Amino acid sequence: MSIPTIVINRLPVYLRELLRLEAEGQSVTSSQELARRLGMSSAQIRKDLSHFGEFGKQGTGYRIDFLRQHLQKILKVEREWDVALIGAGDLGQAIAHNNSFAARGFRITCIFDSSSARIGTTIAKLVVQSTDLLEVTLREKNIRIGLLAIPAEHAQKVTDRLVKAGIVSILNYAPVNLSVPETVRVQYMDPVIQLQRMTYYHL
Amino acid sequence: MSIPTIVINRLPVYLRELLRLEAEGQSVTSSQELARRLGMSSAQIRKDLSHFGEFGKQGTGYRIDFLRQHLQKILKVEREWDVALIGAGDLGQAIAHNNSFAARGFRITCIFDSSSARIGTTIAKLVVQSTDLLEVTLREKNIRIGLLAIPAEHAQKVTDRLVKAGIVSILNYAPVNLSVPETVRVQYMDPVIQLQRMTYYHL
DNA sequence: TAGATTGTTAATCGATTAACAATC
DNA sequence: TAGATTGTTAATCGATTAACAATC
Repeated sequence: MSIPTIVINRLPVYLRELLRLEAEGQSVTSSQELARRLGMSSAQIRKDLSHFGEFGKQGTGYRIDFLRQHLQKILKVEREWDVALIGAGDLGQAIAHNNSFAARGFRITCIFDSSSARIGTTIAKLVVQSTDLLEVTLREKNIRIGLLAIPAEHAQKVTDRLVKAGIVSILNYAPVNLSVPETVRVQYMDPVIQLQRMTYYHL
Repeated sequence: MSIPTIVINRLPVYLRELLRLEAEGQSVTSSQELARRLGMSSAQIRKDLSHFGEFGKQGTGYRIDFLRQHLQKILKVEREWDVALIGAGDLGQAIAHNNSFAARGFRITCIFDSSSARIGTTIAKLVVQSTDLLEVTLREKNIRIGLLAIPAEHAQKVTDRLVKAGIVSILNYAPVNLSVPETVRVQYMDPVIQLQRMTYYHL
């Protein structure tokens, strides 16, 4: 009935590759070409897309702009999203300065930190706010997405506050598993975990 | 015969949680406790571990230090790894300053950049080298792991050079899919992809 | 002993793939 | 028309789960 998560997880990868093909000036592609470029099977791409409708033409493949637009609608990224950044340390600052977020539709519109040394400073044109203002500001701005860039020790209790403040998607840069209600999604960004997934295969 | 990748991918998450439990002063745990903390089923944890041996005791569970050590051996992270960082821009600098790598066994030992403005500067006690020296330095230091933090446009051609220079694991921060031989592993760090995996579920 | 938890089996569930009719 | 590629089906393959004997 509902679309498997594993399928949803691949859609952004398809979307990114379509944008790349467009940037390269191509206007049509095929499941075969996409599969080759992404290192997967063409059957899987066609199967994944078939969950959402018919986007291609027999014999010719897919119009890139058409498929891209549909994927953006499906993923709800045809719009812009306001996101909150929690943590203004080294990592938080790097995130705030990374213009890839805004370039791809995720606008960092507020930054929070608990250290008085950082509150009131300006990072990427935003004044760092006290975490005391978390709930008020998130509700006021109706923000649903949080980027969590604080030490692991504080991650769970800040997460609980984010959830209470109406956040439903958390991108967690802290190297710790978070407990959230079923209505809330968490994705993890831990580079060391990723490295450890590869060293297993070293001789 | 060989262990499924999906199992290998979960082991670092188990390891991270075991380290956390140790830090909290606990010395014994169970598949149930781990499962609850990680939001998964206890059967899956036991099944995953059973690929590698018998680490627990009926009735009491797992000694944390014992299981942690075994997971570290299995993942080959009981040792330290030297890694190369390619890219000394904002992102590269943030990576270089992130002490979580060294704290968890991945030592960044050289940094490369192609911009003459950055070559020769010092970041996190390392002098930025010209990418011209990539092959020579990696061979000399026998480095197998690369962190790729350069613009998407250059990622594939630098990847090809890394592979030729003997790199077998790449953590790719550039928002682009990489083509590599089967002997080489790539993991991706693209925060926007992660965000797009969550917006689908928003109302 | 009684209670708890492992490691493992078999069943269930879900994902991937190969193949092909439809059709551009 | 001939060639190419889709969307879909059915078969295969793989992963997860429930259940429980073994045993600490």
